[in-house]
Amino acid sequence: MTASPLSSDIFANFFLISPPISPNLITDMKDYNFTEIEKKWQEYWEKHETFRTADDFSNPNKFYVLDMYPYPSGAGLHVGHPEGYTATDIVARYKRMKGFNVLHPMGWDAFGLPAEQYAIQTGTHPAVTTRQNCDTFRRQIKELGLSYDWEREINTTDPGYFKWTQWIFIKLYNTWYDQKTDRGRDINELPIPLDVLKAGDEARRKYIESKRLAYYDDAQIWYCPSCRIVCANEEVLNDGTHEKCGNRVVRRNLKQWMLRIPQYAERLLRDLDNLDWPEGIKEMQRNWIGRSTGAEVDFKVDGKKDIISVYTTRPDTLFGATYMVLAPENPLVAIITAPDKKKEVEAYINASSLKSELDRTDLSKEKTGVFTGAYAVNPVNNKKIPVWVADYVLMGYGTGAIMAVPAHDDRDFEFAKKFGLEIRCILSPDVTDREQKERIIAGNECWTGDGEYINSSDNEQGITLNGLSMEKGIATITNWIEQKNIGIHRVNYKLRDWLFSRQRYWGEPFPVIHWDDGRITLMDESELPLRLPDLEVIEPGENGESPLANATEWLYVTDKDGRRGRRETNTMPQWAGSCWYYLRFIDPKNDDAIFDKAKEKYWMPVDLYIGGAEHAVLHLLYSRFWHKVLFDLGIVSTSEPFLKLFNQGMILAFAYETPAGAKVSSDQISERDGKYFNSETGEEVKQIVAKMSKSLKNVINPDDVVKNYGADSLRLYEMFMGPLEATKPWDDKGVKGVLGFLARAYRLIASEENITRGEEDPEILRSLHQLIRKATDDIENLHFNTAVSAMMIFLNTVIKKGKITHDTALTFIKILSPFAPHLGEELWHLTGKKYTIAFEPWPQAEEKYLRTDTFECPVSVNGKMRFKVELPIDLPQEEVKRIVLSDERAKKWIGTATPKVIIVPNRIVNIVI
RNA sequence: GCCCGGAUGGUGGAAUGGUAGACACGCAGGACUUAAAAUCCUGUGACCAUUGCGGUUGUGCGGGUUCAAGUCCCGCUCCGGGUACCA
Repeated sequence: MTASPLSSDIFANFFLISPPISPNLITDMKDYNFTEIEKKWQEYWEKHETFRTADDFSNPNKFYVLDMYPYPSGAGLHVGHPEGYTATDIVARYKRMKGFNVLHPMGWDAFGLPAEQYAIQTGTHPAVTTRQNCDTFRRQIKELGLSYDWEREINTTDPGYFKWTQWIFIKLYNTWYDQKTDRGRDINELPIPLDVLKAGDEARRKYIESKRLAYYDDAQIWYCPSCRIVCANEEVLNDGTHEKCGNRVVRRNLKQWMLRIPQYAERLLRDLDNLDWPEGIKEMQRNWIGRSTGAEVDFKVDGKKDIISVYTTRPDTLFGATYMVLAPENPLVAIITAPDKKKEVEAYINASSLKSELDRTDLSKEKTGVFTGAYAVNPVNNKKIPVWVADYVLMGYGTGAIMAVPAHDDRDFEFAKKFGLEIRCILSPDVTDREQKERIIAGNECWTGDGEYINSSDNEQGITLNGLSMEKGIATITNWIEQKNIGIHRVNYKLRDWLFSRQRYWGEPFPVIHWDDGRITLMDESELPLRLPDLEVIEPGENGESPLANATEWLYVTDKDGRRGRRETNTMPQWAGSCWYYLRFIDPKNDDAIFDKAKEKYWMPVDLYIGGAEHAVLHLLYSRFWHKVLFDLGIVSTSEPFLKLFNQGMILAFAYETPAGAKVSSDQISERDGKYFNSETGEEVKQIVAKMSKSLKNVINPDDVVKNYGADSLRLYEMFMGPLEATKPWDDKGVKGVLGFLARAYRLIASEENITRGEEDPEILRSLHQLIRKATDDIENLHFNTAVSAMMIFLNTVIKKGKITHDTALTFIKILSPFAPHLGEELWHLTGKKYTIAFEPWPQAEEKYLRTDTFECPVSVNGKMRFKVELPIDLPQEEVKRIVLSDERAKKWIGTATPKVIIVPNRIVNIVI
């Protein structure tokens, strides 16, 4: 311990009045010297490998508790990170004390765009930046005293790691989804239909390609000219800008790797039911998968052979279909458009394609469209209905064509109104308002709810729905459609193929070679990993290709027959590494297998997974998809990766702005009488709560907090702020509060005169066992804020009494230690223990100490609490009534009335007058 | 628009349908100190009363269920997050 780093308020003042002291004297101080304590125990844990996880299969109680690993950005750790990390750390430490074999690892999601952009700007290789950032993150995380097993640290950019990411890609490529058995299977087991076999090798190859979970094809993609990369749909924001950089994206056609995640849609949806996840997150995933049931119905084009297939969830409204709409991209448009309409239609298609690039999501926009001149025939009544083109119909969903039922669909209604198309009501609405009902039946208002069918029968076709309700109508018409062979019942999903390649350097290279003859082959597993070439200068290739296109030596290959080939220049998206990292922690150094099967069987699934809600859909859905494929292939033993999921809330911070809206740095603020002033100008400023950001000048740096208050205070404060899932503002004053608590605990237990031997005071004993019970329940339920408050209550009780027995102190230290592990170890050590507290058995609450003979019984009159009486526990109700009614204070309220008395045993008495 | 959250003192928050405001911050008063800091003690929802007891009111708004509602039900308002024409 050196004197110089002491910088907390407490010690700054201490040194003002103290003569210079030698370092070894500080350990004798009665004050809580967190800087020294934390350093000491971090070194102890490191030296003794305290948190090294053994693959000890003899302990049947395992617990795998995982954090969402971070992307190590150049900015270093944010105070948001330690929130989730502390929560999992408390659980990990608690479970160890409960005798569980705990797996609690940490690693780095280190591929990513910022390092690449930095490289393009400065010439520093991403590997260098990444290494530095990881070092910073590791140092910062270690200073928080988190009990990770650092032997298991992984890094997605490590060839020893991404070798297996590439390996999984090969598995995906070689897997097809067997609808019959509802699982993914080896591509070699794919049955080839006879007609395909007859058509020759090329047809066979194409057929197989069409079944693989990973495929290479032309895809219309979003391209960000600024980042010079392809973006996934979900990375493009509503206003048509790129999520990462804020610049506009454009549409392009490019050969891309795609993954057929919709094949797993049903299982991804169904298996959500059994997961212990927040209901909101499950709902978001359900919505994202977007399952709907309906029917695909064929409409003939009048006077042509062509057929327009539509998908509808409301086949029951076929009688109300008065026109059809094709998506502008639908190839049928060119075929069916009448010659005299061609110009107009083409102009519309051009305009809408342009619009989609510029402003495709302007919601306030009016619906647009154009008539093709063609008519379709409604199969239920053979009526001719016009076919339009409009961009409110999307090519990517369903069949890219709809039957429009303006009377019962808001969008169709809006469109029909605008273009004067027929609106035919076929469902008499379930409404009591007579005027509204009339409006709907007349086609002047849209009705999407239930009701009774009208105008829905055709004798010639032998179909009637009249009088039925919606549910029966759908069933009836679907049967009829199938019998008539004009359509089929169909399930549809919003979930689409996953665009799985990026035009970047800093990502996993695909183990793929494109040969001159047009064939594609994948590298053999034995040749992995395919490393990234060591480019001197990283800059995008021509035509938006990845920088890898510049790596000539790496790029071109020749096989043993002299055939020339070119490696895939795309790399995998950042999701790739994070899709399976939880599996690698199980056996991170295995070079012969992705992991040892026995280890996987022992450790999986992840018992508790904590991270931010921003990954609610994508990361968690992609991971589940990969996991299910691996499960089908027999590589993992569980069908789901994450048993229990919990989302921590965001930590915000106060920020200050002047009346003009200018932001004032938080350290320039002084407070007077609940008002805030700029201490330099004296101007009054407004306090707001906002996300931490450089522009608001309200970023809290964890390093500063650790320096000023200690890691234990940081941990404890983040847990004490409020519920883990809540969004909450950071307040430095609150950190001071928990520091005060830790210092009081230290002063109490570190002073021998406070510690007694022998019998404990019964009140303290009861308080202690209340604490044990509360803390245990709260940790199990992740209610850390109330667990901390329970510890404070206990300590307040003890401090009032002034003394504590040695045994009570030991129990309290145990409970404190998962929350404030450095102080826990220190106090444990001060009570004479020679070993770490990390594996001491967790205390058990005992009923006998919790019981009391009497209790303060609140008595309310007409539901309003009026006074309390001391009553024996379990007193017969008649006795309770007698005592309560005879109380002077009760008489005052009752007067002469005869009251009714409700007694909730050992809880409350309510007198009703 | 739709979906999901949320609204409790000056502040962060606590509360199996059963004493609203635990715990903490802040603030006020006191002790210690030459003084301050730190520490310790006391008080602290609002309003009325205050010599003592005490009383009224109170969990975004309006209704309801109940002996009893922050908690359950119905109808709103506002705030936050997600999402974007999915037929």
